[in-house]
Amino acid sequence: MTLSEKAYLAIRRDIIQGKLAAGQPLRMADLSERYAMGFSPLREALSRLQVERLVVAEALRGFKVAPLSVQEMQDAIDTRILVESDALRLSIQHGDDDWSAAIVAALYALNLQVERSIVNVWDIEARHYAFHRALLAACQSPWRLEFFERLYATTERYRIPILIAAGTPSPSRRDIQAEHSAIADAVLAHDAETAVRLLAEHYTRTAMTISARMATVAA
Amino acid sequence: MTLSEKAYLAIRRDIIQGKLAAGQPLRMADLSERYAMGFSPLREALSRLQVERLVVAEALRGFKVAPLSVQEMQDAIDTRILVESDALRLSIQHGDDDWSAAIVAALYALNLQVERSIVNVWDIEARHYAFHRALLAACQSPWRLEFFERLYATTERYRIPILIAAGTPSPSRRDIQAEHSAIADAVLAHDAETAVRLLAEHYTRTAMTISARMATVAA
DNA sequence: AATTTCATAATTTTCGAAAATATATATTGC
DNA sequence: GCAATATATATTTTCGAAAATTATGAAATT
Repeated sequence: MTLSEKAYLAIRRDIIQGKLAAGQPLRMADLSERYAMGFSPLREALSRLQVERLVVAEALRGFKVAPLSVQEMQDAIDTRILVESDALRLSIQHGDDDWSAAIVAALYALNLQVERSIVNVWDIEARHYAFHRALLAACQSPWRLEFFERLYATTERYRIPILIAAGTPSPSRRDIQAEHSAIADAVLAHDAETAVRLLAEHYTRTAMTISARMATVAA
Repeated sequence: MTLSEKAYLAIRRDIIQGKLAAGQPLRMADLSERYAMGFSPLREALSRLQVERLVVAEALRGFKVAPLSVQEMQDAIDTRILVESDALRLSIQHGDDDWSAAIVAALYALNLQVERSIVNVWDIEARHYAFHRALLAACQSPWRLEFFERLYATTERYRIPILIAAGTPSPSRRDIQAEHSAIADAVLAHDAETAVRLLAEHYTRTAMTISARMATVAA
């Protein structure tokens, strides 16, 4: 793997995980020290992240981490519902037994990790992504999957603080595991309408939780 | 504007216009001579285009122009219909008088250029883009607009040979101007269902035309 | 006191060469 | 002759420094 690729993955991860804070300027000298490489691979990575909207660039003034806003979050989740509802219908239509089995496996692995420790947010997060990806895997549409990935990464930045807060004493009022199971059940039963409705509700709840949290934090 | 930005726009244009052929390897030395700049800005541009799927990269084997395929074209147009139908509904819902006026202006300017000369494909193309962009401009969803732009660029690559062929004696059996007018009429009348239906038909016809053409060229 | 001007410093952007890797060609052994 | 190996060439990737630009702060001016 090239340094450019490593830089891309590392910076992407650090932005999504909030280690590089929203709005923070990304100075070449700092990045060069932090990731132990020269400017060239770093700038290539930042160029890619700019297209993904995780990074904002201004000519001759360098790069900064893209800011967060309730508006963007709401837009991203609305668009996710649009794209993923359609992709899920297609996936249910085209999916074979391997696809179904992969969903069962992904959900099982996710639940294992959730019960094991709420502390290790990143292992849970990876499996959460894998579950949602598995649902859409059979949609046969590279472009819809591309947009799913783009929006998943965008919204992940907003969900992280909530996941971390979930590790604190205050228990979430949502039973996310039950939501995931219900979605999986509907999908495996090839009940597209129910599956799409539950998925949309799942995301709408997430949007409301994030929105409420951002309002309190900002106040 | 930085060289990196210029390189991005120039290479993007040349790929969409087919001056850089599908599948063609993009050697740094060649590009450096062609665009009269060093490797750094070129690689940054290629990194961005890679995310946009106009360029394909393989580690340590460089970049090449993304290949074309009927499958990708069909997927891109299907996804366009999904995203743009929704964006158009939102746009009709939120659009004000300025938005309506901008659509009328864009359509008028497009028709002027079409009647003026079918030869100058790129001026027509710029106005064609502007018209479709104007329809969605009021949707209030940066992400949907982002995806529109991404898919527009992708499908433009496929439409170009057809536009160029339209300049030859054989006249198109489609009346594209009438299709555009009908869409604009429905949009301006705030008849969302008709507008969405006509837009989808517009794109479906385009997909069929391209598909037929690609089949004959391949044969 | 506020604004402008100018020099200095910090930073981004770009280049040209070096390092790393892949591809092509020649050579050897069977 | 053909496969395997070694050598040479071509190409990508990366670095470190130079060039270009912006930001900072002090001095001068209104």
